[in-house]
Amino acid sequence: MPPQKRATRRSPTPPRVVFAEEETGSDDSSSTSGGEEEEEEEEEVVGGDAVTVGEDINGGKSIHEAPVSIKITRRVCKVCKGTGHEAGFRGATYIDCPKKPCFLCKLPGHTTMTCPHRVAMEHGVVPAPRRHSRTPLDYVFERQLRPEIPKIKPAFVVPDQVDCAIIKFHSRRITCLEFHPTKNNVVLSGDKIKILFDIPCFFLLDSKKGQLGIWDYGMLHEKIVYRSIHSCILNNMKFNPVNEDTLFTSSSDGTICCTDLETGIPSILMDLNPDGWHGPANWVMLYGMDTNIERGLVLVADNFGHLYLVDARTRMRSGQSILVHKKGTKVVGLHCNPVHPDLLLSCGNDHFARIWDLRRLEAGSCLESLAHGRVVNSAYFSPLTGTKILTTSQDNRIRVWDSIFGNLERPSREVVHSHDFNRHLTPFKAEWDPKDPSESLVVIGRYISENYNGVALHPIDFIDMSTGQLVAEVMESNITTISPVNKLHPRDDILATGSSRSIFIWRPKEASKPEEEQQGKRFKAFTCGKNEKKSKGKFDDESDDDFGDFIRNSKRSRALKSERKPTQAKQSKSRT
DNA sequence: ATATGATGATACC
DNA sequence: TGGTATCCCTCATA
Repeated sequence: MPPQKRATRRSPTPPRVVFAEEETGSDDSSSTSGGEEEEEEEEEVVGGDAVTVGEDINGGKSIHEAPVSIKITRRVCKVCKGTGHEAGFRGATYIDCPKKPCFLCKLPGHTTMTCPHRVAMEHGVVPAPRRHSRTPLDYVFERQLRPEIPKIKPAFVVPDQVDCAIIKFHSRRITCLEFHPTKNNVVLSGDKIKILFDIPCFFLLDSKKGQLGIWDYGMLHEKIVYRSIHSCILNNMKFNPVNEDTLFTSSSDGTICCTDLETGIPSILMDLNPDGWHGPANWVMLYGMDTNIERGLVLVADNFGHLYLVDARTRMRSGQSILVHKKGTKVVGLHCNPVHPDLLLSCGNDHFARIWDLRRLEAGSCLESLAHGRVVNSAYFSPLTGTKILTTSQDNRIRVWDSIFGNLERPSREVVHSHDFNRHLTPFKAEWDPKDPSESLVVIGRYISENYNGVALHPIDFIDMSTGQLVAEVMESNITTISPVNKLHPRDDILATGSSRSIFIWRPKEASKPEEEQQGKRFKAFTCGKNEKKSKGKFDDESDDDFGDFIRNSKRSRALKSERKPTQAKQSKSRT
């Protein structure tokens, strides 16, 4: 029906009517939530009196002579701009645009609501192919390493309850987390572990500084922030393997720093922008980093595809930089094999992960190139034997290669999992559980949300990569932000999560206590940074509120408010 | 309540 | 090959 007719019906003695048609993306679909279909077109009379579109309403000398303006807003899908449907949140449930490929598995024909991977993560997981060829190294592996691997797979321990948290610790999102390599053993309390993480800052050169935060979560209030280690976002950190009181960090300012954790005084190991800013084509940014204790090296990679080796002691570059990924593309990850020190794994924006031999390192000399559908966010050797490879790619798949000595043409398994790239989020990285003797348990945050009792939450997933099964999805109703950074403790059953600017420490639920008691348990949370701008240089005294101000303005409160029907407590979640 | 903005990969010319 | 328009479940703040 043409809109004119309906408009005329509304005003029997019509003044001059001007139509202003406007397409709205309806960003806030939660305000119209409730499940009832909205009318596709809405009409509203702008102002009570007659006005003309385009005329200055306020300046209106002629306000009484002006005709009525009717604004017609045609509701269009904000994703595809089509009509007849709308993408966005309805309460805590996200409705996908049906015209786009599935947001989870990227295949057309269905949405995430009906995607088979959403129901069962292991759907479509290809079993590991049987290997027909064996190399001498395979026999070495069987004889020397296999006996150390227990035959019976132990039950996975999942830290699924928040123990403590620092809210808004950093001024920008967290990019990485690291546990202290030994501190929990050295200190007698047995509880004294340090967490180091960093924050990015803006990419502007003389703007804010890359920060380094240290938190002793055994002593909840003890935390330090070092603010002037880098001038740009801090991308990576590694403890110095020969001196654990010092830490290496790499940054988009093009430097590697070695920082003394007691004093916070950094010393520059390498500076790739010694002459300052000469345009984006010349500014080097460092992303991937790892240490090689056997060779005394720090390895870093830049945004132009190059790898650099630096002698940690003499601070001299070891040889020239080597092109390890497509020229001009970012190398985002480096990992040295924990068992075979000469093997290096790199990954980058050219959609490849590559295995290198440090003894024969030159452009194009990689041992293997592992192809991916999109950018590879991370690539890690398995932590105990170093024989498996785990990668996270922006094509929403986690891949595992079961043996670096086998056929690497195809991954042994691919698991579809939602961890899309979003420029506002730290890229997701699937991380091994360093304590799992079977080297199959992996932790990674989830991008898409699930409706849990009327609250949209983004769980942290524990996946058994040997089967593709989702072992656990961990969430907390107060954490409504996405948690892209996750690290499992090397010795304890502890998970550290970086979500936006906050850090959470998770421990397993106590098996002896009843479930209800544990659910009701509140954890200690400390807020930081509320008044950070007012008192530069150090943190304010923290208030001991559990989560009060964290909940405010959160998606949770929005979801709860907009929920038209009363929340059905037993509804649990939409996923079955 | 709603608007705004920070900013990386990619597709396409 | 380079420049730019586009982006889809962000998040915090004004």
